[in-house]
Amino acid sequence: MSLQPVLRIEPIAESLSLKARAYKALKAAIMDLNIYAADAELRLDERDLSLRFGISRTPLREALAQLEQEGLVRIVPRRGIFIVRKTKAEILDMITVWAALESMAARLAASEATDKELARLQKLVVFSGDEAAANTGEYSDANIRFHQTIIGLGRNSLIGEITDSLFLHVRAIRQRTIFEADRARRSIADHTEIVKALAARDAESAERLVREHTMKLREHVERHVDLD
Amino acid sequence: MSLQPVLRIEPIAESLSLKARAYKALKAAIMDLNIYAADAELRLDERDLSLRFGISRTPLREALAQLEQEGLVRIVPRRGIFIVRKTKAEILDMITVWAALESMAARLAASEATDKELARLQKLVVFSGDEAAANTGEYSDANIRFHQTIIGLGRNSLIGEITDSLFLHVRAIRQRTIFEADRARRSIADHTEIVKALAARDAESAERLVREHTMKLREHVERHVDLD
DNA sequence: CGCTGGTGTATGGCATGCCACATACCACGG
DNA sequence: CCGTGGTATGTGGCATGCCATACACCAGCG
Repeated sequence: MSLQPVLRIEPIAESLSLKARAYKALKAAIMDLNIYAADAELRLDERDLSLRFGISRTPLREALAQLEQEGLVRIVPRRGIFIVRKTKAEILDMITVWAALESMAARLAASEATDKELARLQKLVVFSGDEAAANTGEYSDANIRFHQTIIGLGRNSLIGEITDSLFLHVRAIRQRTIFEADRARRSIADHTEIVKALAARDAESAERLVREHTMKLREHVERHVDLD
Repeated sequence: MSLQPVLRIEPIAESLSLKARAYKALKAAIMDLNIYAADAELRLDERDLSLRFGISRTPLREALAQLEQEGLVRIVPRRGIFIVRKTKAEILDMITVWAALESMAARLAASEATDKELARLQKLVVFSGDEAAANTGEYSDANIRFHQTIIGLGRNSLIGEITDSLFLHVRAIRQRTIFEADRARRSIADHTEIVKALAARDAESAERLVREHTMKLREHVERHVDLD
Protein backbone atom coordinates (compact mmCIF):
# COMPACT_ATOMS: atom_id res chain seq x y z
CA MET A 1 0.00 0.00 0.00
CA SER A 2 1.69 3.13 -1.15
CA LEU A 3 1.03 6.28 0.78
CA GLN A 4 2.95 8.42 -1.63
CA PRO A 5 1.01 11.29 -3.06
CA VAL A 6 -0.01 10.19 -6.50
CA LEU A 7 -0.17 12.40 -9.49
CA ARG A 8 -3.64 11.86 -10.85
CA ILE A 9 -3.40 11.51 -14.58
CA GLU A 10 -6.53 11.59 -16.66
CA PRO A 11 -6.54 10.63 -20.30
CA ILE A 12 -6.47 14.11 -21.70
CA ALA A 13 -8.79 15.94 -23.94
CA GLU A 14 -10.88 12.89 -24.84
CA SER A 15 -12.66 15.31 -27.15
CA LEU A 16 -14.76 13.14 -29.35
CA SER A 17 -14.69 13.54 -33.08
CA LEU A 18 -17.17 15.91 -34.60
CA LYS A 19 -18.86 12.94 -36.13
CA ALA A 20 -19.39 11.32 -32.74
CA ARG A 21 -20.61 14.53 -31.22
CA ALA A 22 -23.02 15.15 -34.07
CA TYR A 23 -24.26 11.61 -33.68
CA LYS A 24 -24.96 12.03 -30.00
CA ALA A 25 -26.60 15.40 -30.45
CA LEU A 26 -28.84 14.20 -33.23
CA LYS A 27 -29.84 11.10 -31.36
CA ALA A 28 -30.71 13.08 -28.28
CA ALA A 29 -32.66 15.57 -30.35
CA ILE A 30 -34.65 12.85 -32.05
CA MET A 31 -35.38 11.15 -28.76
CA ASP A 32 -36.46 14.40 -27.19
CA LEU A 33 -38.85 15.00 -29.98
CA ASN A 34 -42.08 13.15 -29.60
CA ILE A 35 -42.04 11.73 -33.07
CA TYR A 36 -45.48 10.27 -32.70
CA ALA A 37 -47.04 13.67 -32.30
CA ALA A 38 -48.99 14.35 -35.43
CA ASP A 39 -47.32 17.64 -36.17
CA ALA A 40 -43.77 16.50 -35.49
CA GLU A 41 -41.20 17.77 -37.94
CA LEU A 42 -39.98 14.70 -39.78
CA ARG A 43 -37.68 16.21 -42.32
CA LEU A 44 -34.05 17.10 -41.76
CA ASP A 45 -31.75 19.09 -43.96
CA GLU A 46 -28.04 18.39 -44.13
CA ARG A 47 -26.99 21.94 -44.85
CA ASP A 48 -29.26 23.44 -42.25
CA LEU A 49 -28.04 21.02 -39.60
CA SER A 50 -24.40 21.54 -40.47
CA LEU A 51 -24.86 25.27 -40.09
CA ARG A 52 -26.63 24.93 -36.79
CA PHE A 53 -24.01 22.56 -35.43
CA GLY A 54 -21.25 24.71 -36.83
CA ILE A 55 -19.57 21.82 -38.61
CA SER A 56 -19.25 20.82 -42.22
CA ARG A 57 -21.50 18.36 -43.95
CA THR A 58 -18.98 15.54 -44.03
CA PRO A 59 -18.99 14.49 -40.37
CA LEU A 60 -22.67 15.25 -40.19
CA ARG A 61 -23.39 12.91 -43.07
CA GLU A 62 -21.42 10.17 -41.37
CA ALA A 63 -23.44 10.63 -38.21
CA LEU A 64 -26.66 10.52 -40.18
CA ALA A 65 -25.54 7.37 -41.95
CA GLN A 66 -25.06 5.73 -38.56
CA LEU A 67 -28.48 6.81 -37.43
CA GLU A 68 -29.93 5.40 -40.60
CA GLN A 69 -28.37 2.02 -39.93
CA GLU A 70 -29.78 2.16 -36.44
CA GLY A 71 -33.19 2.72 -37.90
CA LEU A 72 -33.84 6.20 -36.55
CA VAL A 73 -33.80 8.03 -39.86
CA ARG A 74 -34.17 7.17 -43.49
CA ILE A 75 -32.11 8.91 -46.15
CA VAL A 76 -33.67 9.17 -49.57
CA PRO A 77 -31.40 10.45 -52.32
CA ARG A 78 -32.42 13.87 -53.52
CA ARG A 79 -35.57 13.75 -51.42
CA GLY A 80 -34.42 14.37 -47.94
CA ILE A 81 -33.69 12.82 -44.59
CA PHE A 82 -36.70 11.67 -42.65
CA ILE A 83 -37.10 10.73 -39.05
CA VAL A 84 -38.58 7.27 -39.02
CA ARG A 85 -41.85 6.55 -37.39
CA LYS A 86 -42.00 2.90 -36.52
CA THR A 87 -45.16 1.12 -37.49
CA LYS A 88 -47.18 -0.64 -34.87
CA ALA A 89 -46.14 -4.00 -36.26
CA GLU A 90 -42.48 -3.04 -35.89
CA ILE A 91 -43.02 -1.93 -32.31
CA LEU A 92 -44.72 -5.21 -31.52
CA ASP A 93 -41.82 -7.13 -33.05
CA MET A 94 -39.42 -5.12 -30.93
CA ILE A 95 -41.28 -5.93 -27.75
CA THR A 96 -41.21 -9.59 -28.68
CA VAL A 97 -37.46 -9.46 -29.20
CA TRP A 98 -37.15 -7.67 -25.89
CA ALA A 99 -39.10 -10.47 -24.24
CA ALA A 100 -36.82 -13.08 -25.76
CA LEU A 101 -33.67 -11.31 -24.64
CA GLU A 102 -34.70 -10.23 -21.18
CA SER A 103 -36.11 -13.67 -20.39
CA MET A 104 -32.81 -15.19 -21.47
CA ALA A 105 -31.00 -12.70 -19.26
CA ALA A 106 -33.23 -13.73 -16.36
CA ARG A 107 -32.44 -17.36 -17.02
CA LEU A 108 -28.74 -16.57 -16.90
CA ALA A 109 -29.14 -14.34 -13.86
CA ALA A 110 -30.71 -17.19 -11.93
CA SER A 111 -27.33 -18.88 -11.87
CA GLU A 112 -24.98 -15.92 -12.29
CA ALA A 113 -26.25 -13.22 -9.96
CA THR A 114 -24.90 -12.94 -6.45
CA ASP A 115 -27.22 -12.84 -3.44
CA LYS A 116 -26.17 -9.28 -2.88
CA GLU A 117 -27.18 -8.26 -6.36
CA LEU A 118 -30.53 -9.94 -5.96
CA ALA A 119 -31.07 -8.09 -2.70
CA ARG A 120 -30.53 -4.83 -4.54
CA LEU A 121 -33.00 -5.89 -7.17
CA GLN A 122 -35.49 -6.65 -4.43
CA LYS A 123 -35.09 -3.18 -3.03
CA LEU A 124 -35.85 -1.70 -6.40
CA VAL A 125 -39.20 -3.46 -6.42
CA VAL A 126 -40.06 -2.36 -2.91
CA PHE A 127 -39.11 1.19 -3.69
CA SER A 128 -41.20 1.33 -6.81
CA GLY A 129 -44.09 -0.20 -4.87
CA ASP A 130 -43.98 2.62 -2.33
CA GLU A 131 -43.66 5.23 -4.95
CA ALA A 132 -46.21 3.91 -7.34
CA ALA A 133 -49.30 4.71 -5.37
CA ALA A 134 -48.28 8.32 -4.98
CA ASN A 135 -46.49 9.07 -8.16
CA THR A 136 -46.61 7.01 -11.30
CA GLY A 137 -44.13 9.29 -12.99
CA GLU A 138 -41.34 8.14 -10.71
CA TYR A 139 -42.48 4.59 -11.15
CA SER A 140 -41.68 4.67 -14.83
CA ASP A 141 -38.01 5.26 -14.04
CA ALA A 142 -37.88 2.60 -11.36
CA ASN A 143 -39.57 0.19 -13.72
CA ILE A 144 -36.95 0.81 -16.37
CA ARG A 145 -34.15 0.40 -13.85
CA PHE A 146 -35.62 -2.91 -12.74
CA HIS A 147 -35.56 -4.33 -16.24
CA GLN A 148 -32.13 -2.95 -17.01
CA THR A 149 -30.81 -4.49 -13.82
CA ILE A 150 -32.06 -7.93 -14.73
CA ILE A 151 -30.45 -7.60 -18.12
CA GLY A 152 -27.20 -6.60 -16.46
CA LEU A 153 -27.30 -9.57 -14.12
CA GLY A 154 -27.32 -11.92 -17.08
CA ARG A 155 -23.68 -10.98 -17.69
CA ASN A 156 -24.15 -10.90 -21.43
CA SER A 157 -23.27 -7.47 -22.67
CA LEU A 158 -24.59 -8.10 -26.15
CA ILE A 159 -28.08 -8.49 -24.71
CA GLY A 160 -27.60 -5.12 -23.06
CA GLU A 161 -26.50 -3.48 -26.30
CA ILE A 162 -29.39 -4.80 -28.33
CA THR A 163 -32.03 -3.94 -25.76
CA ASP A 164 -30.54 -0.47 -25.43
CA SER A 165 -31.04 0.15 -29.11
CA LEU A 166 -34.58 -1.18 -28.93
CA PHE A 167 -35.26 0.94 -25.91
CA LEU A 168 -35.00 4.10 -27.95
CA HIS A 169 -38.02 3.10 -29.92
CA VAL A 170 -40.03 1.39 -27.22
CA ARG A 171 -39.54 4.10 -24.64
CA ALA A 172 -42.20 6.40 -25.98
CA ILE A 173 -44.74 3.60 -25.95
CA ARG A 174 -43.82 2.41 -22.50
CA GLN A 175 -44.32 5.84 -21.06
CA ARG A 176 -47.64 6.10 -22.75
CA THR A 177 -48.92 2.85 -21.30
CA ILE A 178 -47.61 3.07 -17.79
CA PHE A 179 -49.94 5.80 -16.63
CA GLU A 180 -52.68 3.45 -15.79
CA ALA A 181 -52.77 2.68 -12.13
CA ASP A 182 -53.95 -0.86 -12.48
CA ARG A 183 -51.20 -1.75 -14.91
CA ALA A 184 -48.60 -0.35 -12.53
CA ARG A 185 -49.97 -2.35 -9.63
CA ARG A 186 -50.02 -5.59 -11.58
CA SER A 187 -46.61 -4.85 -12.95
CA ILE A 188 -45.19 -4.64 -9.45
CA ALA A 189 -46.83 -7.93 -8.56
CA ASP A 190 -45.08 -9.49 -11.55
CA HIS A 191 -41.77 -8.00 -10.51
CA THR A 192 -42.14 -9.45 -7.06
CA GLU A 193 -42.69 -12.90 -8.50
CA ILE A 194 -39.66 -12.52 -10.73
CA VAL A 195 -37.39 -11.61 -7.83
CA LYS A 196 -38.70 -14.59 -5.90
CA ALA A 197 -37.90 -16.96 -8.71
CA LEU A 198 -34.39 -15.53 -9.05
CA ALA A 199 -33.79 -15.79 -5.32
CA ALA A 200 -34.87 -19.43 -5.48
CA ARG A 201 -32.42 -19.86 -8.37
CA ASP A 202 -35.29 -21.17 -10.44
CA ALA A 203 -34.15 -20.42 -13.97
CA GLU A 204 -37.20 -21.91 -15.64
CA SER A 205 -39.67 -19.83 -13.67
CA ALA A 206 -37.61 -16.66 -13.91
CA GLU A 207 -37.41 -17.05 -17.65
CA ARG A 208 -41.12 -17.71 -17.99
CA LEU A 209 -42.21 -14.91 -15.68
CA VAL A 210 -40.08 -12.32 -17.41
CA ARG A 211 -41.24 -13.44 -20.82
CA GLU A 212 -44.89 -13.41 -19.86
CA HIS A 213 -44.50 -10.05 -18.16
CA THR A 214 -43.12 -8.47 -21.29
CA MET A 215 -45.59 -10.22 -23.54
CA LYS A 216 -48.36 -8.70 -21.45
CA LEU A 217 -47.03 -5.32 -22.44
CA ARG A 218 -47.05 -6.48 -26.04
CA GLU A 219 -50.63 -7.59 -25.72
CA HIS A 220 -51.58 -4.30 -24.15
CA VAL A 221 -49.93 -2.29 -26.90
CA GLU A 222 -51.51 -4.44 -29.57
CA ARG A 223 -54.97 -3.87 -28.16
CA HIS A 224 -54.93 -0.35 -26.85
CA VAL A 225 -52.23 1.69 -28.50
CA ASP A 226 -53.04 3.38 -31.74
CA LEU A 227 -50.18 4.40 -33.97
CA ASP A 228 -49.93 5.15 -37.67
CA MET B 1 -57.12 -11.00 -68.55
CA SER B 2 -55.61 -8.66 -71.06
CA LEU B 3 -54.04 -10.19 -74.10
CA GLN B 4 -52.62 -6.93 -75.27
CA PRO B 5 -48.92 -6.96 -75.74
CA VAL B 6 -47.56 -5.30 -72.65
CA LEU B 7 -44.55 -3.11 -72.57
CA ARG B 8 -42.43 -4.63 -69.88
CA ILE B 9 -41.12 -1.88 -67.68
CA GLU B 10 -38.41 -2.60 -65.19
CA PRO B 11 -37.41 -0.11 -62.55
CA ILE B 12 -34.39 1.18 -64.34
CA ALA B 13 -30.82 1.30 -63.36
CA GLU B 14 -31.33 0.40 -59.68
CA SER B 15 -27.63 1.22 -59.50
CA LEU B 16 -26.80 1.46 -55.84
CA SER B 17 -24.85 4.35 -54.49
CA LEU B 18 -21.11 4.02 -54.41
CA LYS B 19 -21.30 3.94 -50.65
CA ALA B 20 -23.68 0.97 -50.71
CA ARG B 21 -21.54 -0.84 -53.25
CA ALA B 22 -18.38 -0.22 -51.28
CA TYR B 23 -20.15 -1.47 -48.19
CA LYS B 24 -21.20 -4.70 -49.85
CA ALA B 25 -17.83 -5.27 -51.41
CA LEU B 26 -15.97 -4.69 -48.17
CA LYS B 27 -18.30 -6.87 -46.20
CA ALA B 28 -17.96 -9.68 -48.68
CA ALA B 29 -14.20 -9.30 -48.68
CA ILE B 30 -14.01 -9.42 -44.92
CA MET B 31 -16.24 -12.44 -44.76
CA ASP B 32 -14.25 -14.20 -47.41
CA LEU B 33 -11.11 -13.65 -45.48
CA ASN B 34 -10.64 -16.12 -42.71
CA ILE B 35 -9.92 -13.53 -40.11
CA TYR B 36 -9.06 -16.10 -37.52
CA ALA B 37 -6.09 -17.31 -39.51
CA ALA B 38 -3.00 -16.20 -37.68
CA ASP B 39 -1.48 -14.42 -40.64
CA ALA B 40 -4.63 -12.65 -41.79
CA GLU B 41 -4.15 -9.08 -42.86
CA LEU B 42 -5.97 -6.99 -40.30
CA ARG B 43 -5.15 -3.49 -41.42
CA LEU B 44 -6.96 -1.52 -44.07
CA ASP B 45 -5.97 1.73 -45.70
CA GLU B 46 -8.55 4.26 -46.86
CA ARG B 47 -6.52 5.65 -49.72
CA ASP B 48 -5.41 2.28 -50.94
CA LEU B 49 -8.96 0.94 -50.89
CA SER B 50 -10.39 3.99 -52.61
CA LEU B 51 -7.85 3.56 -55.38
CA ARG B 52 -8.59 -0.11 -55.76
CA PHE B 53 -12.33 0.45 -55.84
CA GLY B 54 -11.91 3.41 -58.14
CA ILE B 55 -13.95 5.72 -55.96
CA SER B 56 -13.09 8.63 -53.73
CA ARG B 57 -12.54 8.39 -50.02
CA THR B 58 -15.84 9.97 -49.04
CA PRO B 59 -18.26 7.13 -49.87
CA LEU B 60 -15.65 4.64 -48.80
CA ARG B 61 -15.37 6.26 -45.40
CA GLU B 62 -19.13 6.15 -45.01
CA ALA B 63 -19.13 2.45 -45.83
CA LEU B 64 -16.35 1.85 -43.32
CA ALA B 65 -18.25 3.79 -40.67
CA GLN B 66 -21.20 1.49 -41.17
CA LEU B 67 -19.02 -1.56 -40.88
CA GLU B 68 -17.59 -0.16 -37.70
CA GLN B 69 -21.03 0.21 -36.18
CA GLU B 70 -21.79 -3.34 -37.20
CA GLY B 71 -18.71 -4.44 -35.34
CA LEU B 72 -16.70 -5.73 -38.27
CA VAL B 73 -13.95 -3.13 -38.16
CA ARG B 74 -12.54 -0.66 -35.72
CA ILE B 75 -11.35 2.76 -36.82
CA VAL B 76 -8.65 4.34 -34.74
CA PRO B 77 -7.84 7.97 -35.54
CA ARG B 78 -4.46 8.34 -37.14
CA ARG B 79 -3.67 4.71 -36.48
CA GLY B 80 -5.61 2.82 -39.05
CA ILE B 81 -8.62 0.70 -39.74
CA PHE B 82 -8.52 -2.77 -38.30
CA ILE B 83 -10.63 -5.80 -39.01
CA VAL B 84 -12.04 -6.90 -35.70
CA ARG B 85 -11.41 -10.33 -34.33
CA LYS B 86 -14.15 -11.23 -31.92
CA THR B 87 -13.02 -12.63 -28.62
CA LYS B 88 -14.24 -15.99 -27.53
CA ALA B 89 -16.40 -14.40 -24.85
CA GLU B 90 -18.09 -12.24 -27.47
CA ILE B 91 -18.75 -15.26 -29.67
CA LEU B 92 -20.28 -17.10 -26.73
CA ASP B 93 -22.52 -14.13 -25.98
CA MET B 94 -23.62 -14.08 -29.58
CA ILE B 95 -24.56 -17.72 -29.54
CA THR B 96 -26.57 -17.12 -26.39
CA VAL B 97 -28.44 -14.27 -28.03
CA TRP B 98 -29.01 -16.49 -31.02
CA ALA B 99 -30.49 -19.13 -28.72
CA ALA B 100 -32.82 -16.60 -27.15
CA LEU B 101 -34.05 -15.31 -30.48
CA GLU B 102 -34.39 -18.56 -32.37
CA SER B 103 -36.18 -20.21 -29.47
CA MET B 104 -38.62 -17.30 -29.39
CA ALA B 105 -39.08 -17.68 -33.14
CA ALA B 106 -39.84 -21.37 -32.59
CA ARG B 107 -42.37 -20.50 -29.94
CA LEU B 108 -44.07 -18.14 -32.36
CA ALA B 109 -43.82 -20.60 -35.21
CA ALA B 110 -45.69 -23.20 -33.20
CA SER B 111 -48.81 -21.11 -33.56
CA GLU B 112 -48.04 -19.14 -36.71
CA ALA B 113 -46.64 -21.61 -39.20
CA THR B 114 -48.94 -23.37 -41.63
CA ASP B 115 -48.93 -27.15 -41.98
CA LYS B 116 -47.50 -26.75 -45.42
CA GLU B 117 -44.56 -24.74 -44.13
CA LEU B 118 -43.88 -27.31 -41.44
CA ALA B 119 -43.91 -30.03 -44.07
CA ARG B 120 -41.23 -28.16 -45.97
CA LEU B 121 -39.21 -27.84 -42.80
CA GLN B 122 -39.56 -31.57 -42.25
CA LYS B 123 -38.19 -32.22 -45.73
CA LEU B 124 -35.17 -30.11 -44.95
CA VAL B 125 -34.34 -32.36 -42.02
CA VAL B 126 -34.78 -35.55 -44.05
CA PHE B 127 -32.66 -34.16 -46.83
CA SER B 128 -29.85 -33.19 -44.52
CA GLY B 129 -30.09 -36.61 -42.90
CA ASP B 130 -29.53 -38.34 -46.23
CA GLU B 131 -26.78 -36.05 -47.19
CA ALA B 132 -24.99 -35.96 -43.90
CA ALA B 133 -23.58 -39.43 -43.93
CA ALA B 134 -22.02 -38.89 -47.31
CA ASN B 135 -21.04 -35.29 -47.26
CA THR B 136 -20.85 -33.10 -44.21
CA GLY B 137 -20.01 -30.14 -46.40
CA GLU B 138 -23.50 -30.10 -47.85
CA TYR B 139 -24.89 -30.65 -44.41
CA SER B 140 -23.57 -27.35 -43.21
CA ASP B 141 -25.71 -25.52 -45.75
CA ALA B 142 -28.81 -27.56 -44.99
CA ASN B 143 -28.25 -26.96 -41.31
CA ILE B 144 -28.14 -23.23 -41.83
CA ARG B 145 -31.26 -23.33 -43.98
CA PHE B 146 -33.07 -25.24 -41.28
CA HIS B 147 -32.38 -22.61 -38.67
CA GLN B 148 -33.13 -19.73 -40.99
CA THR B 149 -36.43 -21.35 -41.89
CA ILE B 150 -37.51 -21.61 -38.28
CA ILE B 151 -36.63 -17.98 -37.78
CA GLY B 152 -38.67 -17.08 -40.82
CA LEU B 153 -41.68 -19.03 -39.58
CA GLY B 154 -41.79 -16.89 -36.46
CA ARG B 155 -43.02 -14.01 -38.63
CA ASN B 156 -40.91 -11.49 -36.76
CA SER B 157 -38.61 -9.86 -39.22
CA LEU B 158 -36.57 -8.12 -36.54
CA ILE B 159 -35.46 -11.50 -35.24
CA GLY B 160 -34.34 -12.28 -38.76
CA GLU B 161 -32.36 -9.06 -39.06
CA ILE B 162 -30.55 -9.47 -35.78
CA THR B 163 -29.66 -13.10 -36.33
CA ASP B 164 -28.42 -12.24 -39.81
CA SER B 165 -25.98 -9.76 -38.39
CA LEU B 166 -24.84 -12.26 -35.78
CA PHE B 167 -24.49 -14.89 -38.42
CA LEU B 168 -21.57 -13.07 -40.00
CA HIS B 169 -19.52 -13.61 -36.91
CA VAL B 170 -20.78 -17.02 -35.90
CA ARG B 171 -20.50 -18.53 -39.34
CA ALA B 172 -16.81 -19.18 -39.22
CA ILE B 173 -17.17 -20.98 -35.92
CA ARG B 174 -20.14 -23.02 -37.03
CA GLN B 175 -18.27 -24.30 -40.01
CA ARG B 176 -15.34 -25.20 -37.87
CA THR B 177 -17.42 -27.27 -35.46
CA ILE B 178 -19.71 -29.06 -37.85
CA PHE B 179 -17.13 -31.35 -39.33
CA GLU B 180 -17.47 -33.88 -36.64
CA ALA B 181 -19.69 -36.73 -37.67
CA ASP B 182 -21.13 -37.37 -34.28
CA ARG B 183 -22.14 -33.77 -33.78
CA ALA B 184 -23.86 -33.81 -37.16
CA ARG B 185 -25.77 -36.97 -36.30
CA ARG B 186 -26.92 -35.68 -32.94
CA SER B 187 -27.78 -32.36 -34.51
CA ILE B 188 -30.16 -34.07 -36.92
CA ALA B 189 -31.77 -35.95 -34.05
CA ASP B 190 -32.39 -32.59 -32.36
CA HIS B 191 -33.84 -31.15 -35.54
CA THR B 192 -36.23 -34.07 -35.82
CA GLU B 193 -37.49 -33.47 -32.31
CA ILE B 194 -37.95 -29.79 -33.02
CA VAL B 195 -40.07 -30.45 -36.09
CA LYS B 196 -42.18 -32.90 -34.10
CA ALA B 197 -42.85 -30.33 -31.41
CA LEU B 198 -43.81 -27.74 -33.99
CA ALA B 199 -46.11 -30.15 -35.78
CA ALA B 200 -47.78 -30.88 -32.44
CA ARG B 201 -48.14 -27.10 -31.96
CA ASP B 202 -46.33 -27.48 -28.68
CA ALA B 203 -44.82 -24.05 -28.18
CA GLU B 204 -43.20 -24.83 -24.85
CA SER B 205 -41.31 -27.85 -26.15
CA ALA B 206 -40.35 -26.20 -29.40
CA GLU B 207 -38.94 -23.25 -27.52
CA ARG B 208 -37.02 -25.46 -25.11
CA LEU B 209 -35.66 -27.80 -27.75
CA VAL B 210 -34.38 -25.00 -29.95
CA ARG B 211 -32.81 -23.23 -27.00
CA GLU B 212 -31.11 -26.36 -25.74
CA HIS B 213 -29.93 -27.25 -29.22
CA THR B 214 -28.22 -23.90 -29.66
CA MET B 215 -26.86 -23.90 -26.15
CA LYS B 216 -25.23 -27.23 -26.94
CA LEU B 217 -23.33 -25.47 -29.68
CA ARG B 218 -22.37 -22.81 -27.17
CA GLU B 219 -21.13 -25.44 -24.77
CA HIS B 220 -19.16 -27.12 -27.52
CA VAL B 221 -17.52 -23.88 -28.57
CA GLU B 222 -16.71 -22.99 -25.00
CA ARG B 223 -14.99 -26.30 -24.45
CA HIS B 224 -13.33 -27.12 -27.69
CA VAL B 225 -12.78 -24.03 -29.77
CA ASP B 226 -9.66 -22.07 -29.21
CA LEU B 227 -9.60 -18.47 -30.30
CA ASP B 228 -7.52 -15.46 -29.31
C1' DC C 1 25.87 1.75 -26.22
C1' DG C 2 21.41 3.53 -24.76
C1' DC C 3 18.28 7.10 -24.16
C1' DT C 4 16.18 11.50 -25.35
C1' DG C 5 14.50 14.93 -28.40
C1' DG C 6 13.52 16.49 -33.00
C1' DT C 7 11.81 15.93 -37.62
C1' DG C 8 9.57 13.68 -41.63
C1' DT C 9 5.91 10.94 -43.18
C1' DA C 10 1.66 8.46 -43.20
C1' DT C 11 -3.15 8.44 -42.04
C1' DG C 12 -7.70 9.58 -40.69
C1' DG C 13 -10.77 13.92 -39.86
C1' DC C 14 -12.76 17.53 -41.86
C1' DA C 15 -14.10 21.53 -45.10
C1' DT C 16 -15.39 22.84 -49.49
C1' DG C 17 -17.34 22.83 -53.98
C1' DC C 18 -19.28 20.64 -58.00
C1' DC C 19 -22.62 17.45 -60.00
C1' DA C 20 -26.77 14.64 -61.12
C1' DC C 21 -31.26 14.18 -60.46
C1' DA C 22 -36.03 14.85 -58.47
C1' DT C 23 -39.39 18.06 -57.73
C1' DA C 24 -42.14 22.22 -58.33
C1' DC C 25 -43.52 25.76 -60.86
C1' DC C 26 -44.75 28.07 -64.93
C1' DA C 27 -45.59 29.02 -69.76
C1' DC C 28 -47.75 27.65 -73.68
C1' DG C 29 -50.83 25.11 -76.65
C1' DG C 30 -55.04 22.53 -77.20
C1' DC D 1 -59.65 25.31 -68.32
C1' DC D 2 -56.62 21.33 -68.55
C1' DG D 3 -52.64 18.98 -69.90
C1' DT D 4 -47.87 18.91 -71.44
C1' DG D 5 -43.14 20.19 -71.68
C1' DG D 6 -39.45 23.05 -70.21
C1' DT D 7 -36.76 25.17 -66.66
C1' DA D 8 -35.21 26.70 -62.09
C1' DT D 9 -34.16 25.27 -57.65
C1' DG D 10 -33.07 22.33 -53.91
C1' DT D 11 -30.97 18.15 -52.14
C1' DG D 12 -27.99 14.38 -51.35
C1' DG D 13 -23.72 12.04 -53.58
C1' DC D 14 -19.20 12.43 -54.48
C1' DA D 15 -14.29 14.21 -55.39
C1' DT D 16 -10.58 16.75 -53.77
C1' DG D 17 -7.29 18.87 -50.82
C1' DC D 18 -5.66 20.61 -46.41
C1' DC D 19 -4.82 19.78 -41.56
C1' DA D 20 -3.60 17.70 -37.04
C1' DT D 21 -1.47 14.10 -34.94
C1' DA D 22 0.86 9.50 -34.05
C1' DC D 23 4.62 6.92 -35.25
C1' DA D 24 9.24 5.81 -37.13
C1' DC D 25 13.57 7.07 -37.78
C1' DC D 26 17.75 9.37 -36.78
C1' DA D 27 21.05 12.39 -34.65
C1' DG D 28 23.27 13.82 -30.72
C1' DC D 29 24.46 13.62 -25.98
C1' DG D 30 25.57 11.29 -21.72
